[in-house]
Amino acid sequence: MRTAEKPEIAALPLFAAMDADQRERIFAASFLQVFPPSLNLFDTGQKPDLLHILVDGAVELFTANGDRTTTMAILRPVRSFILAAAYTDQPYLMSARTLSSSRIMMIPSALIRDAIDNDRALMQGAMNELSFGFRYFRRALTDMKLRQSVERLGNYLLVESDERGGAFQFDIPIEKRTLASLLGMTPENLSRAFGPGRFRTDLRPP
Amino acid sequence: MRTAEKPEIAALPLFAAMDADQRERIFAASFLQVFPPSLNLFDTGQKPDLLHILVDGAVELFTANGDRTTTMAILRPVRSFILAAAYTDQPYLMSARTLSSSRIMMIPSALIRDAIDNDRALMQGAMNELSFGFRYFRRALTDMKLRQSVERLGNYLLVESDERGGAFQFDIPIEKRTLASLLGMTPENLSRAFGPGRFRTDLRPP
DNA sequence: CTGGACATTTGATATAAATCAATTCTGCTC
DNA sequence: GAGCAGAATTGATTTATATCAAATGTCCAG
Repeated sequence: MRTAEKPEIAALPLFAAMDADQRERIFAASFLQVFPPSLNLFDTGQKPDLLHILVDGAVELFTANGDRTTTMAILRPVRSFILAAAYTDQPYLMSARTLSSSRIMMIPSALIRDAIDNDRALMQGAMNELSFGFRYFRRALTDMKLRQSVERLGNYLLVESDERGGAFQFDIPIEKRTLASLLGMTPENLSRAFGPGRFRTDLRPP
Repeated sequence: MRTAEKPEIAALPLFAAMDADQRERIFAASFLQVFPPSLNLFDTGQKPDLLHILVDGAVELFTANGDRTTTMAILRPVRSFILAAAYTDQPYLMSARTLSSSRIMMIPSALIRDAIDNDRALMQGAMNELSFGFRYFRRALTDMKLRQSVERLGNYLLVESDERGGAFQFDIPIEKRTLASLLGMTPENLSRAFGPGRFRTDLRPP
């Protein structure tokens, strides 16, 4: 990794509090690379050689089962991914691709395992990342089991709005077919869910 | 916790490798209690005062949304639960109840947070528990999104069979309505899924 | 063993969502 | 700006699953 980039990366939540020497050792063996949009980063079943950290851009995690494919999550900076696989050294259960041009840091798994086991601050960061992922999927599972598709869309819009400070209007940051897959529905069904009679449109900013 | 019980609990995967003094301190402040079947252990929204560890019996984790309820997981010994909530000190996102008479160890959250941060072996155990939970829900989400109900039942039966060494016959350890809820379907639909024409019945042990 | 509470099954029907097919829209290249 | 590829929409239909209702089965207390 280049020297110029190090301070920026060192400031990331995951690394901020950790021991400087330990961090330097990790950085020395890591890569920071820019990937073009729509590039596959890894596939299900592969051995987790590298822990990925999304620094800039957007990444989609997806899974296939037979001939069907579904979007599991859309990642925004700064987020690590496949930490569970990297830490337990089990094969990936998801594939990943870039949605837009993305800057991604990659740390050899063996190194991060070791560092987590030896650095308390990093370990706490890792626990928090894992907890976040756990809660995200738990929530998504409830969403899928307890709500029907229009409700899932409504919920998604509310969450996105919240993340923008309760905005009344915003651009949906992903393509509709990706959104449909994320919400566990077909593009046709999503299109109809956006249609008339589904949501109140008489709520306007003051 | 009673002295007689300590050696057994100390041998649990989560505690086995940890520092003996640290462990003694945790045990001194913890409870080991037997609960009757069908007892609610805690509810969604509560503050996670206690980390729970199922030592014996069976526990159901479930979530409600409005007037609907769904089973998130059935836990078997030995498994900790709500570690993510306890560690990050955020409210429970699931409720828990015993299915059968269950022995459960309860550790004050503040204590376990502290211990995890200070004991490497315990921390590794916690990371493994969290990783397990993460992967479990990720898998359940895929199952829900990519398979239809009969396939989910088939998958469940295969997994249960595997856990019994590939048994051709076994008792399903939970009530059918609980299984239906776990698989994200109605009891009626589950009943039909078991019906004729759904599974091959000409596969018999040699 | 009998009655009753509750779980499960079975049947009829309604609803949500997927699928198939065609059309319109959008952004882009030449 | 014409032409084109991919995205999104719209419409018609099918399929999976939920819902409602009733019948049957199972377990247990007395």
